[in-house]
Amino acid sequence: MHVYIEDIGKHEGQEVTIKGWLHNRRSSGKIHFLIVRDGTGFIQGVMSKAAVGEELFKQADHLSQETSIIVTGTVRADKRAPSGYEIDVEGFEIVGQSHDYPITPKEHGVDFLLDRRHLWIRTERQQAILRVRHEVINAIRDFFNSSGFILADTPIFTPAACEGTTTLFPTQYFEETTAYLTQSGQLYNEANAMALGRVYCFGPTFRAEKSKTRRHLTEFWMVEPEMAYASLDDVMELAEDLVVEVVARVVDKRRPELKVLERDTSTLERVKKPFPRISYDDAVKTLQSKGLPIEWGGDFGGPDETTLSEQYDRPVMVHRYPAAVKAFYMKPDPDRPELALGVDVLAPEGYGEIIGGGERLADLDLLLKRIKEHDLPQEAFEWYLDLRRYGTVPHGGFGMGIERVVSWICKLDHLREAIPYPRMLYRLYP
RNA sequence: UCCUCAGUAGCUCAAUGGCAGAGCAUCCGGCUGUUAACCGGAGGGUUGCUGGUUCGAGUCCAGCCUGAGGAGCCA
Repeated sequence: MHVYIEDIGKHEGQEVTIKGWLHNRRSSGKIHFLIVRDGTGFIQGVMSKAAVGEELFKQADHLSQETSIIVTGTVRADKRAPSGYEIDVEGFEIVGQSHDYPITPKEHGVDFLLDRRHLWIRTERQQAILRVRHEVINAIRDFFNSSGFILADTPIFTPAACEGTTTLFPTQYFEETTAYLTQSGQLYNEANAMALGRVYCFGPTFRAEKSKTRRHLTEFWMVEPEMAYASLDDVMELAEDLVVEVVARVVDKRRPELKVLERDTSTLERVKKPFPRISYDDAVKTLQSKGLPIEWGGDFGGPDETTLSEQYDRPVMVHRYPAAVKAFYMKPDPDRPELALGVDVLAPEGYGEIIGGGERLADLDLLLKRIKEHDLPQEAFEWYLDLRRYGTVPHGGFGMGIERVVSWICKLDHLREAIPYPRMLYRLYP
């Protein structure tokens, strides 16, 4: 009977078949230890010469790393096994050979591993990360789907800059036209919210910034909710609820994976409502009192974000930034027009910004003025301006970067491990 | 784009300007409880590239290539 390794505990004492790959092999003369993985887990198969006979035992002498094999044997509980179970191997069949597998059970450099990312993901650690990513994505979808949001995906080919500030990837669109890969679904999201009330989009996003840091990818995944009739406070509350739900779900369902990653879950278990909310003004004062060289009006750098988040045991929400450093579509604070009603959520443990968003500018005249100030081509935004012409309402939303969330939850030291095939400034392969 | 660092065996790394080395991987041999198993043996090199200094360069100098970390920008 074919079983998956993750279900092996249900089959103690039974003869089962595992279909997988040989992860590693150790041998001791008359006994082989075969570590087999099948995508759902790892298990040690114990093969003794006495049990399988001379011929099969000798064949197993030459089994190499990542050979695909089908193993049959009897499941046995064993305290020595990390998972609690082993298989006493009675037979095996080679499906595909594997010679000179490059990723050996020793240390490798990042460049070497990234060139072989298609094989690197076979390791226990990378599998654990990708399972956590899966759980994060599922938790996000469940959160929105069960709270009245409609999934309305926004286009990936776009005619012009969404924000104009960051660099876009141009791409040929048939003979004459240049299209750009989206850097945010937000503007379309606003239109969708005016149609459907509460919406979200969830897809890949592209930024042609020549960033070379552990916090950047050129292609990453982002979920962006948008709500009609919503204020900055509503947006902050939604962000808080989402993060709490996602973290709780991973801690609940992916504890074995977090253990593989040696993640201390106590810091994740502290991620509960309410998150501290601090104004940009107060954040700057705090940073200055800590001796950081920041002036009011400047955006936060990496060290600033780290210092701020270190003040708290859970994510912190920083709101009301200077309008000058934020996007043209942000609504100004009615009490202090030099501030924008925006919010960033900073993850703990130095992981920085995982969410950015706020209340949008709903007033037609002011929006026209901002487009001029930012030197954006008005004709490209006519459809967006229509949203203010035909029944404008206060509204807002945010974007959450999936890889940054996964990176934080797994406590990775680089975003590149949080996505199956990272795209970076100097990496487009495999 | 700027700053810093790195490039030596398939991999991870050593080598005062003076014989090119180790561990792992591979191959051969040994071992009935290994957990990155262990023990013995063997094969494996255009020291990123080009030029220069020197009796002699992996090592020093110049330029280039490739990569990493950081800055800016952002999720």
